[in-house]
Amino acid sequence: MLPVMTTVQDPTPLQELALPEVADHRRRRDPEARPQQILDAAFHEFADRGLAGARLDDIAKRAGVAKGTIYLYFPNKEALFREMVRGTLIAAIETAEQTRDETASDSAEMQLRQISVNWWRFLRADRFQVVQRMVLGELHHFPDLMQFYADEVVARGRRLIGAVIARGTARGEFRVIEPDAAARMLSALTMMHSIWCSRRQCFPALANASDDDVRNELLDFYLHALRPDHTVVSVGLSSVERHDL
Amino acid sequence: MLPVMTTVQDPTPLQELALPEVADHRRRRDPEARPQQILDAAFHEFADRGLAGARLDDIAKRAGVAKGTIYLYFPNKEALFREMVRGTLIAAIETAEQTRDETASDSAEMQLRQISVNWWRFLRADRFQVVQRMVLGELHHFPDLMQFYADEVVARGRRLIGAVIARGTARGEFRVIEPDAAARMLSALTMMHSIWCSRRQCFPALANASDDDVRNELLDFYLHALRPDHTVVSVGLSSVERHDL
DNA sequence: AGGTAAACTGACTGGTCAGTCATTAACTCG
DNA sequence: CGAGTTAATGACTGACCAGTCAGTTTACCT
Repeated sequence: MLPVMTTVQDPTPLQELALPEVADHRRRRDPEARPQQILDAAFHEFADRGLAGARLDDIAKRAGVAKGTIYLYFPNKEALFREMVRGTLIAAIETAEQTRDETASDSAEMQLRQISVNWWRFLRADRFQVVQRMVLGELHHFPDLMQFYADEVVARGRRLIGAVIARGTARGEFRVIEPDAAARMLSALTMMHSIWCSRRQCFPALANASDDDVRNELLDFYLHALRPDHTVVSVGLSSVERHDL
Repeated sequence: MLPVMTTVQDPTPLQELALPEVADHRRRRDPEARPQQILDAAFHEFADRGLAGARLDDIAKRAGVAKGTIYLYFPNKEALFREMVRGTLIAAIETAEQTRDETASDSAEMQLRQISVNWWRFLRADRFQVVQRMVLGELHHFPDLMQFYADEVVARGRRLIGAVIARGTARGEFRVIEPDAAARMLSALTMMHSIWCSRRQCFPALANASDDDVRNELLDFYLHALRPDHTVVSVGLSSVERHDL
């Protein structure tokens, strides 16, 4: 009765063929795998349309699944978003912690440089950029997710860096500085630059620099701020007026 | 015919009375003022709901105007958003430039401190925070607006700071450093911290610090990174291994 | 084979909301 | 005052889409 009764093997896989990851899961039973398939699809849709803009139909289509199936695994769109973010962040954390375990190195400066290589790689990955955009743009509607992000990503990363700073100070490599504040400064520099690097067209200064260039520039600047303050001891070369602190 | 024919003086100004700025413009002729009234209302609605979340009906209600009236002045919701952002940013730029003109001061450090007081105040104002959130979260859907933001806010601010840095280097106050890069570092530090300060609940370290505390902490750190590098000249006090650059 | 449960489907519903337009109010000027 | 013009209104339309559920398919058992 209906105009076109689309059967299972209908001959209209137009866009589907263009998209890389649309496997045909139809009627293939593998319920264990379903949530992750859906979350992966959701990641991409949320990535380029945001929470409000993403359509469940599109997520379903991308996952190779019917819309109803999504509701077998997630109570609603918001929960799907929540789990997608949480899942992505957890992957990110694990990357970061693996990084830490790999650096039982020598000097604090060296350790910082080593950590920042991996940390930067992580910040610059698509996966993180997408979450970052959502965190900044939409996550204030989800206070608990925001808190989760603050605790499990920001604070954890900061603790990691803070420990290295403290060690560097103790060894006399770095000046005396509150480790938490110092870690925050590094976060700020890298976070913001990772965002700007994703919008290179807009920022001529970054357009010609590679990711690695930017990271080095960042770290050189940062390490300068951490160097012990010799000015009091050293020869009075510069006659700069010293204002208050 | 209709159930409740809401006349002009109907007795249900429930929320209206609570809201501060809902004047009754109905039928009062002042077409010159209309666009700005609407943009102001739009600012508030976009602020707490984002582009997708804001409802034209609510904007109209807040502006004390009927929905149709909005369409007399703006072709659609997107254009309204566009103009709202552009208008807000222009106001921001004017604030920043007024700041620059006020500082014909002495040392570069002093000038930097002075500029950063006003710059920080501007970054921390609601008006900017809202735009910032949208820029980071939704503006990638509007490449031309993004470009406008990059050129007229980011680049302009950077040029301003860059000039001060260059002057400081010339005077021997600061070490030799690429002014543009140095300006970018300051932007990164302040931008990111301004965001974090708006989410204080999430960041224990900032929870107990006032805006001014944060600004000072930031600037002290930053100026440290700009100090001339005396280590080569000075007494070899610290036996830190010097790795590559 | 036949039966049953679990997995999955997609047409449908109901609510929401951007954008329209016929109508009305206010103002102007002859 | 009343004819004409401009400003403003808000009920309505049509599209869109989250979420539902009656029905279908598959897997797995006797």
